[in-house]
Amino acid sequence: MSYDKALRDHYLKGHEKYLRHISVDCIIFGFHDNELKVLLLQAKYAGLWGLPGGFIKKEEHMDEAAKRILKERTGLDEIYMQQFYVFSAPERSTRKANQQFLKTVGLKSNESWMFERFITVGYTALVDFSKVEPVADVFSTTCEWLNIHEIPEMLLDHRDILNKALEDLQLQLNYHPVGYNLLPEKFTMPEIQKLYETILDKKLDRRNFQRKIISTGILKRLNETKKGVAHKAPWYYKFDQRKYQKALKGGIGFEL
Amino acid sequence: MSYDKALRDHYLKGHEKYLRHISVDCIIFGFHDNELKVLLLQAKYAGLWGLPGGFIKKEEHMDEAAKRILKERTGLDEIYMQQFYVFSAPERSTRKANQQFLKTVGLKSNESWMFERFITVGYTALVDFSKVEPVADVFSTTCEWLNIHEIPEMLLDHRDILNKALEDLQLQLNYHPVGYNLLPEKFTMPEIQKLYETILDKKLDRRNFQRKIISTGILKRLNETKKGVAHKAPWYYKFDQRKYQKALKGGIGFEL
DNA sequence: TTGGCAATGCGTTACTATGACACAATGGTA
DNA sequence: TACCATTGTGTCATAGTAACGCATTGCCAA
Repeated sequence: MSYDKALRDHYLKGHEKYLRHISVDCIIFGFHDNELKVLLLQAKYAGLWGLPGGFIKKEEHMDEAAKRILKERTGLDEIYMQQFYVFSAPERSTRKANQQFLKTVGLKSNESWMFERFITVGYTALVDFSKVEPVADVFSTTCEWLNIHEIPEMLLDHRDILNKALEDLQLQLNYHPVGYNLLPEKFTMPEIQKLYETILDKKLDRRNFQRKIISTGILKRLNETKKGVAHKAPWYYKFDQRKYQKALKGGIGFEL
Repeated sequence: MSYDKALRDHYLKGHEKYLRHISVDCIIFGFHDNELKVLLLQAKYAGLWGLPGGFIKKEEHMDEAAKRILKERTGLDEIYMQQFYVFSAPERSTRKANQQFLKTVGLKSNESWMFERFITVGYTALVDFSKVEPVADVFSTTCEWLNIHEIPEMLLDHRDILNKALEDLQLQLNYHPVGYNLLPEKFTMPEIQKLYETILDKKLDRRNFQRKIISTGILKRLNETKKGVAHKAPWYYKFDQRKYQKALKGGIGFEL
């Protein structure tokens, strides 16, 4: 089946497979070069950037849909995701972004479920940057990591969704441990501190940070220091899986 | 139009007016006789209790739908509501509860959008018990306040939804002021304390509670004490609207 | 009329958490 | 080999919290 045929099929018959009016958008965060990144897609024709999203199959749990979408774009599996907000303004799914498709695929706007109104549920995921192999979807030319502070114009209300996700992530930081998926297996204290500073977008005191993160008990110090660095070599740490998972569920008081 | 005709119409043609597959359920909390109450409906035929819910009109914001539903059941307007979670298990909307309708209204299950799968968004509202005049909807026999600790068997997954709403409310308590809609205009310190104790389901120290709630600045002490009570008369307080609203947006640190 | 009493208002103390900062240890580099 | 940026550990003042004491109030019973 040719590319355009597949796309046309999706526009004309997708509603036989998916629920109408509901979509899922994923905000996939990663950490690299001391910067917080988001995985975005560049839309064909319009050229604007958008969040990786998709639809819910007729007999599929919404959480599963989110995980499926994550896997399709990143190859990753078994990642902790959570919904954070529903975006439901009736004017949010403007037809504008779809105009180019109309011409290309040769459809009228009243022929396809894709031009109906959509309410979307936002999901966040924190993933290991190095393990992701970005794959674009049929609506997009590329799938790339973008620096959270250098996001160009985005589709529809995706910018609002992203902002809300960031707020949510910053709040989460006080209650849930963060880092297991964002950091490599072994990491140093300055590295995890930089992660927290990047997410919260503010400087933290080195010594107070160490005291607090240690006191949560989710870290184990390895008997190994980082090699080949100038100045004093920092210890390597890794997460204590048992306590990390416990803290994920029970929560940790952790105000920064 | 007769009652059954209207109902039949809703089942057969409701999808022309509302979005398919999406519903909204409201968890409406009130406070009375030192007890936390929830407004529930008793379903016809099945007899089970359910949350006040409804659907989203094709060009309506979901928040507006929730407010409309609240108003229809309580008569109240301008109430602060917020979404807290989306319930999306494919098996959640069982057809079982609708079986009785089938017989009564004379429909086959494949004839109506109402028998399709629904994903529902939960909204919470805190309202003034004394100002509510419960009105049942077309699917229900009565609409009543039920004590949060004495809830009988509920429809579908409504029990799970209610539990999640309670958890959410308890968390909210630490960040947002609560009480403006739940308490009468004038109230005493023991009364607002009892409210907090009821929601959190635990005893709080009288003196520490007073110190903290005062320190938030959201209360104004009136120059008036409660009359006709045995023992020492407590002062009346009311909320400082300006600071209350500010705390609603900005949040207050308030761990109990 | 008056003293008891239960509830409220106000205060104290010990402890813990937090923010700000000092100083010693380390190990590559000039 | 001395330097020095960076890390590891510790200190201190302060704020916030939990636990509890005591005086005050005002109805009620004797």
